[in-house]
Amino acid sequence: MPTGYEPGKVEQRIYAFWERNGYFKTRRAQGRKTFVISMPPPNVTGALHTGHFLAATLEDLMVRYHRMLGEAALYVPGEDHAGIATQNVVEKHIAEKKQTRHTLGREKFVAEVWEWVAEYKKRIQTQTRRFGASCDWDRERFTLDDGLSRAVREVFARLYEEGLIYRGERIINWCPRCQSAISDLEVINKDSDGALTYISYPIEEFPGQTKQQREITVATTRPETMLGDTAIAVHPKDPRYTALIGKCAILPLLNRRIPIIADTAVELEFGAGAVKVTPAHDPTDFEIGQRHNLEQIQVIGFDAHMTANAGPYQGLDRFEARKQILEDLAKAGRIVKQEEYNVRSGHCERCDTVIEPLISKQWFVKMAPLATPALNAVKYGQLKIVPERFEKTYVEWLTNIRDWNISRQLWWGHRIPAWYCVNCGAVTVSREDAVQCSQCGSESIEQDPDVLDTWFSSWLWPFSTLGWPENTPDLQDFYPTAMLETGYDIIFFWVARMVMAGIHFMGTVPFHTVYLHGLIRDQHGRKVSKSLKNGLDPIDTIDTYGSDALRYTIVTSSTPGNDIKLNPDRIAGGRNFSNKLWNAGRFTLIQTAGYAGPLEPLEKLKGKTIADRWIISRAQRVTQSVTEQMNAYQFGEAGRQLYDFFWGEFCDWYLEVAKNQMTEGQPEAQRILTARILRAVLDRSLRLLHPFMPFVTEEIWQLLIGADPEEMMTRAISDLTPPPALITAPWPEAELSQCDDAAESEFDLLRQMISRIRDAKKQVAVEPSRRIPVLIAAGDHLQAIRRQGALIAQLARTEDPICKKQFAEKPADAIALLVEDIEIYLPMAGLIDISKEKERLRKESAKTEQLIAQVHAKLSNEQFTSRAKPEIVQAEKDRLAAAEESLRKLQEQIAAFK
RNA sequence: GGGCAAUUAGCUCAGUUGGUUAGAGCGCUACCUUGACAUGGUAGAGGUCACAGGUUCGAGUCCUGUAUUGCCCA
Repeated sequence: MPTGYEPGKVEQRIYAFWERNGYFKTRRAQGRKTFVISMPPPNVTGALHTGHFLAATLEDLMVRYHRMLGEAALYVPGEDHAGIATQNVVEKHIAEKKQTRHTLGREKFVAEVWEWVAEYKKRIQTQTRRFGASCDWDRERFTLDDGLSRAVREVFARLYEEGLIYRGERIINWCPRCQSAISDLEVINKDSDGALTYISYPIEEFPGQTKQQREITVATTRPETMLGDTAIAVHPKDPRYTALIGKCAILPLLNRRIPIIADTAVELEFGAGAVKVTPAHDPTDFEIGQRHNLEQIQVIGFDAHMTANAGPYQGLDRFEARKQILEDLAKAGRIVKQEEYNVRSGHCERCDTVIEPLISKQWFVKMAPLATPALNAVKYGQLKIVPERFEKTYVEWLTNIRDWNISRQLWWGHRIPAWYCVNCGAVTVSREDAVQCSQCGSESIEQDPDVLDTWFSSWLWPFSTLGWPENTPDLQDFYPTAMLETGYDIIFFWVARMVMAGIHFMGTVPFHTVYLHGLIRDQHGRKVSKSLKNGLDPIDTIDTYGSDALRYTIVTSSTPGNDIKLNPDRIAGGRNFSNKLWNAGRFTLIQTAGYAGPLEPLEKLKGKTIADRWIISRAQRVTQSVTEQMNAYQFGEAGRQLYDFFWGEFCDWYLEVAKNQMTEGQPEAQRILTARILRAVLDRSLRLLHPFMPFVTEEIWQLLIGADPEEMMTRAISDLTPPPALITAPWPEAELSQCDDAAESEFDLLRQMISRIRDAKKQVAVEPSRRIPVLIAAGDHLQAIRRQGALIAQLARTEDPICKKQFAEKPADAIALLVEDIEIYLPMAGLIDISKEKERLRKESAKTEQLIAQVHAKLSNEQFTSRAKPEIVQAEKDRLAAAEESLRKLQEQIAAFK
C-alpha cells in the first residue's frame, strides 16, 4: 500500500468494478421500498461544469444512502436535447466551415446536430462516471429519443383534445437573431442607461379648443415604435386630458390620425401622463389595443428591420431607425425634452440579443387549469420543498401564471404534431404522422415546420424516462419517484412544470420531495461564466484532488439552497481527508494483519479499556446523529460530524491508544480485542462515509475484507452473486446500548489531562520527547487515573505518573495544572520561572472567579431558578460547585509557591 | 415597486426546535524525521456574532426597524 492515497489510480478502477458487477442496476421492487431520482438531464450543448458535479454529488449521495438502507434505489441518467441552445452552438460550429443552417438545409443540418449530440453525450457519460454517479446506465434516456418523442406527441395530442393547447395570434417574445419565439421565462430583463423622450403630437382642430389643447405630449423610451402608434391613451381620471378623450392626434412624421382613448392601464405618474399606444410592439399596448379594438401596425419586422409600414424608414435596422427618427423629430420641433432614464429591456437568454415583442401565430398551453392542482400539492403536503422558503417562490409563480408559448421556429427539437390542410385549412393534430386532413380527408396537408420548446419534453421526464406512455413494469414500480434534486434557478422552468405534468398525466405528483441546491460561485462570489473563465473544470479538479475530495468539499461547504463559493484551498482540505482515511486504513490493515478474521459488526464487541469503550460509544452516537442528519437532508452537517469523529477522535486518539494497547508484551487478549475494534470502527466509519466519498471508502473496504484490488477487475462476473462491496453493504443502525456516558466523560478527562501536560511542557520549552516526572492528585478519580498511567506517559511523553488521592504537601518548584478537580504537578526545578508561573495561576483563578460571579448571579436570580427547566438549573449548580472547587485548588497552588 | 437571502475569527463557512466559556477548515505563531499519514503531529494566538430597539430568567438563534451586498419577480 502506498503511503499516500492516489485517487488517479483508484477511482476509475473502482467505478468499473461497480459497473461491471451491476451494483447500479435496480431490480423490480417486489415489495421493497423504492427510492428513485431522475437525474436532471444535462444539456448536450457542451461539457459538464461544477454545477453539474454539485447536483450529481447530492443525488448520488442520496441514492447511495438509500441503496445501503436496503431500498430499491434507482438513479436514472439522461441528457436533454436543449433545442435552442444546441441549435445555436451547432450553428456557431458550422460557421467555422463558412456554413449556415440555410446553406445546409434542414435535413443536413439536423444530421449535423445529431453528430454533435453523439460526441457530447459520450463526453457527458464519461464525466458523469468520473463524478462517481451510481446511475443505471441501462436506463439512460435522451429527451429526443423515440420513447420520449412518443411521450411528447401523446401529451401534445391529449392537451389539444382537452382544449389546453391552442394556436393563436399573440404578442410574443421574438429573438431576431435566433429567429424564433421564446417563452417569458427565457427572456432576461436587464437595466441599462437610456433616455426617456417626450414627444409632442399635434391635435386635430376641434371647436372650443384651447391653446394647451393643440398638442399632447407622450413619453417613450422606444421612439422608433411611434411609427406603429394607433392611439394615444390617457387615464380616464386624469383631469388634464378629459377634454381630449375621443379626439384625434396627428402622428408626426407619418401624419396619421390616431384617436385619444382612456384606459386605466395608463400610469398617471409616468412621463406626461399620456402614452403612445403601439399594439404591435408592446405587450401592454397590445392589451390596450384589444380592449379598444385598435389597428395593429407592424413597423419592425422579424429581422429587426423596419417594415414597409415604416414608410421612409423602411429597411433601417431598429436602432438605426431610432436615431434617424429622433433627428427628424428634432428637426420638426416635436421633441419637448429628453431625460436620462433607466431603460429595462428583454434579452434572449441564449444569445443576449434584445428581444422584440411581436405579434405572431404560435402554439400555447393554457396553464391555469394545470397550475391549480400543482398549487394544491404544496398546500396539502403531497410535495415538500427543501428548503421550505422556496415554496413561496413556487406558489407565487403558479398563482400569477401566464400561458406558455411552446412553439419555436427552430429545426432542432420535437416537430409539432400538427398538420394544416391546403384544401380546407383545418388543423389535424395526431399522435402518428398524419396522412390526410381529419376534416376534409384531403391528402395535401403540411406539417407545422416548427418544433416544441425543450421544456415541453423535460416536464415529462420523471415518467417518460420510465417508459410512459406505455404502461411498463418500470413505470409501475418506480413512479412516482422519490426526490427531485436541482438548482433553485429552475423552479419555474422545470420543477413547477413537472409537477403540473405529473399530476395531469399520471394522477400523482412526480416526486414527494424537491431538494434545491444553490449555485456554484467562484471564490469571490461571482457567478461562474465562460467569459470570465472563473469556473473550475470538474475533471481538472478531479485529476488534481480526486473525485471524493471535490464531493466532500462541495457537500460540506453548503447548506440547502445557499450558494457555494468554491475555492481550491478548501478542496485541498477534502483531498487531505481522503488521504487521512487512506492512512488510517493502512494503519489498521498493517497493525491488525495478524488478527484478520471476518469483519465483525461493532455491536458484537465489548470494549475492555476506557479507550475501547469510549470509541465504541462515540461510533454509535455518531451513527445515530449522522443518520438523523441524513434523514433531515442536512448532508453538510452529517459530513462534518463524520470528519470530526474520524479525524479528531478515531485517528487522533484511538489509533494512538491502540498503538499502546497493541505493543509487544501486552496481553494477547487485549491485542486481539484492540485489533477487532480497530477493524470494526473502521468498517463503521467507511459505511457512514461511503455516500460522501464513495471511491476511497470502497477501496479501503475491499482491502479490509481481504479482496485483491488487481483481481477485482479480472474476476469472472456472476450475476447471481456479485462480490461483497461497500456500495451495497447495509447502512449501520446505531446500537444505543453501547453508548457509555461514564467512558466518554472519563476519556475526555484523560484527553484534557494529556493536552494540558503537553501544553505545560511547551510553555517551559522542554523538548517534547523528554520524559518528565508527573504527580497527579486524582481525588475520587484515583482508581481510574491509575489504570491510565501508561497511557498518559506515552501520549504526553512523561515518566510513569505517581498518582495519589492527594498530596499531604504540595510538590515544590512544580508547574501546577488543574483539570476539572484533578491536580497535576510537573516538578521542574530550575526550569520554571516562579513569578511567571504564579502570574499564570493568578490569571486562571481570576478567570474562575469571574465565572463564579456569573453563575452565582444567575442562580441567585429567583426568576431563573423558578422559570428555567430544572435540568438547566441543576447544570448551573454543578458548574458553580466545580468552579468553586477549582478556585480553592488554584489558591492552594499559588500558596504552595510561598 | 414586491419578495427572498446573506452579514459570525485575517479568509471561506458551520452553528436544526432559544440554555455551559460561540466552532471548523485554510492562513498565522512556536515546536516536532513520535514506525499510518509532512496531504502529517503537538500546542497556541485570533470573534462586543452588521447596527438599533424589543420579547424572555436567558438571544448568534425569536420579533421590529436600519444599513450594506446579492438574487428572483413585476
